[in-house]
Amino acid sequence: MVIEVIVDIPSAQVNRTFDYGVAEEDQAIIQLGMRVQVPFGNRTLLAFVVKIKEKSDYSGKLKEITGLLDYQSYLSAELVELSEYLANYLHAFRITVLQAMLPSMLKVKYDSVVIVLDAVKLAAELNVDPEKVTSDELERNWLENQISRNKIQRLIKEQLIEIEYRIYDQTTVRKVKYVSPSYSAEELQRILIELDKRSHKQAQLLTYLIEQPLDHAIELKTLAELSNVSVATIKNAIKKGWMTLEEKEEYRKPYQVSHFAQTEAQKLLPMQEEAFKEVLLAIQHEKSQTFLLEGVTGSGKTEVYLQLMEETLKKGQTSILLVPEISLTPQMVQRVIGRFGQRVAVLHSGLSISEKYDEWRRIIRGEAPIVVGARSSIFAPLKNLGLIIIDEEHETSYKQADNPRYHARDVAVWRSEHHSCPLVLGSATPSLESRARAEVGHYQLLSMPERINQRPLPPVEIVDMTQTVVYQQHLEFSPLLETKIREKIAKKEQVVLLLNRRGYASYLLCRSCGYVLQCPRCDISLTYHKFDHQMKCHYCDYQCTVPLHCPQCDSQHMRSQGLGTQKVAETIEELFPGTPVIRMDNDTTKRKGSHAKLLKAFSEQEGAILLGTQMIAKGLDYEKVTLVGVINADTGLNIPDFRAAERSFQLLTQVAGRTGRGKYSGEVIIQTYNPDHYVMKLVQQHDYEQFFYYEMKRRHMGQYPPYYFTTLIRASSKNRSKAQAAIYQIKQKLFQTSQISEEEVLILGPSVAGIERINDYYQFQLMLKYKNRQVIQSDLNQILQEAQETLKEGIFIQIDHEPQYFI
DNA sequence: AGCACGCCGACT
DNA sequence: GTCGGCGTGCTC
Repeated sequence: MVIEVIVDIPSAQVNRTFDYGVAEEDQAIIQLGMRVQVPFGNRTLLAFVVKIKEKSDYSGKLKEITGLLDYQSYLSAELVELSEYLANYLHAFRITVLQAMLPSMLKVKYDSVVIVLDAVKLAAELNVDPEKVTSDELERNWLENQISRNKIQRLIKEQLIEIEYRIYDQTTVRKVKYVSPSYSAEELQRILIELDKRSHKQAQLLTYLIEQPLDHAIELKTLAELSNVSVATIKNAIKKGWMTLEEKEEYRKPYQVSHFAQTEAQKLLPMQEEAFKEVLLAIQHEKSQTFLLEGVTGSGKTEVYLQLMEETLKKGQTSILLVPEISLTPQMVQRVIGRFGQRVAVLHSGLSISEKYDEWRRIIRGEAPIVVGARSSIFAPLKNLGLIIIDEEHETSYKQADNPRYHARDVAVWRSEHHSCPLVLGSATPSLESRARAEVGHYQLLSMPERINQRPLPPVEIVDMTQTVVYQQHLEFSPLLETKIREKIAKKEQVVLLLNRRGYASYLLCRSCGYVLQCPRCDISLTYHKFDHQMKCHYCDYQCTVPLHCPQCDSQHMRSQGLGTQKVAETIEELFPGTPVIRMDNDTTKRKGSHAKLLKAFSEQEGAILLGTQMIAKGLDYEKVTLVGVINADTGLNIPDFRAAERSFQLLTQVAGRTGRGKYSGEVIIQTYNPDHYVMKLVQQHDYEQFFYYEMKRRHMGQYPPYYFTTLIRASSKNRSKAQAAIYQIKQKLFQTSQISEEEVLILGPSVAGIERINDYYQFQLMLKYKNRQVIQSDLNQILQEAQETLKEGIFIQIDHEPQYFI
């Protein structure tokens, strides 16, 4: 048996398979996707099995794998196949894709130690006390500090030492100790009688066991509590043979299923029923069809999802529900677990790496046929997939910003084809890309234009801030918003306030000379974080304390500029003293579980204000919220990105949907400096469809997506001119080597990236716009290949299909 | 990514 | 002569 593996090195030169032999005794265990240990050069590496075959074409001498890391593969054959497709499609290394598919606990650590073969000779060679080298292993670093690399090589040749490369598996399994009595009650009674009179703790334990006979194993800790003896006493009893110990493997469960109230399927309204039936048909006929479920906020999309998943389960199939990270709130998780109980595995960034690993294992073992999670859950190793749902499909977080730069939607399409199952994309404000595909019939459009229980969408009031600022002391609040908040609080109702920080952050400005504090490694200003009183760069990990003097003019008049939630919270405190304010932003939700805690605090307080950034716009469903205020609606509108309007529209629509969901009616106030902007007008009218058509016209004129596909090619280097030369070279090659014409592919650039320097790397880029994806794919592969060969070190090339941000 | 190998200038 | 620098090419 020969296997093909991908080794654990993310580099172009080894981004291909290598063949290895397998020892007789391992052959029965080997599976696709398994992690194995292979000798590679003179090192030992982790590798993934991607093919099993009879014999190799390799002309050299095959090596054998030296170990197995798993007894069962964590990746299905399907995912191994998918990794090949994705690596090729994304121009990413295959190993990077494979790693992205797995929970991070399956990553291994490497180290190397020096094995001392002849301590006496080695000590003489190093001129040290033989004591110092007598231990069998030496730290390699220590030895390298003592002598040169050449000398180490000689010592290896002379067989005084050898270097051993090791890999460490990080996976751990939680074991829980269970005990049961080894004897019957009568026998225990006899032991008790013969017991030394001084052992009263032992006697106490025995008495307990006699009085409360156990018919099954019980957790050791529980027994200790019940019998009121220490764990040590029980361990002693085990040693004496009175009791038997067994260790049972247990999952680290992030959610206690019993804490969730069971929910029943609700009767669907005709509008929901219609959408449900369409998808159900595809489930029954095992059709790999994509649906776009366009339903206004509060139209009951989640209930449709749940019932479709129920149908999939009934058919003996599995399903995935993807939600954006920030809307993976307890509220959402609660609804799914409440319906399906332990059959649900939940995956998101709030879990510890071991919890994630355990959830993953439950999926692999077929114990959890339903997976709910953020982006990477699209790789859940479910067999027999019957349905994939992507909620809030327009969310940019479905696109991974770093390698591998995959979009969960693309992966979902691939898997839905592989399994012949439907894919449902749901949103109140679909991305233009998806909505356009529905327009041409590529996706099937299902629409739910009304809210359940006949609630109207809340009235939206646009406040022209250019008119109000003049006589207002607190710039953040217009008189109307202030009055309305006061009114709601008096009625013990709740208020949600959105501080739109998209493309907006507070920076440090010198009031004397106008200097703005910059990151020394990137061409961007540092952001002020009041939470830990630090200046931070959002592009590299640079941070520093707030300077007292201006670095340029030495003036002491440094001031933070910009609107933060902290600052607004202070204003609220002044305007509405005594009102509980819950702040939700990156700073206050950093700690694990704090998101849930803050929401709980908000829901439990009457007349409270929830103040937050984007993250409050999604998924919140509290009926007492009767007012939504947007403090600064247009900060995201003016950034130089063709999607700026789309994102603003989506955000404002989403947040407006947080009110008027229950028996109380709600209202929305949007403060803006651009009251006549079409985004504001259409948000006010809750008219996504009109927004879609209007925005499509603009995209058509500007030759932007969805009329064109886009690909960003970026060259970066610490050496500015090298990066610049590289990008010119790539553009030239694009024209020379390919059969693409200038009409087919529009090339913008080369240009300096929006932020020229990030982490000391200068960035230059090309933007490609084209209509036919096939044409560009092979060309890009070739160009990347050649670029890697000719450009050599110090230059990095990135290719990003459909980038979400253009900075 | 490492690491060997090989070529070259520099020095006990 | 040998040491250590770096460019080149390979890893089943």
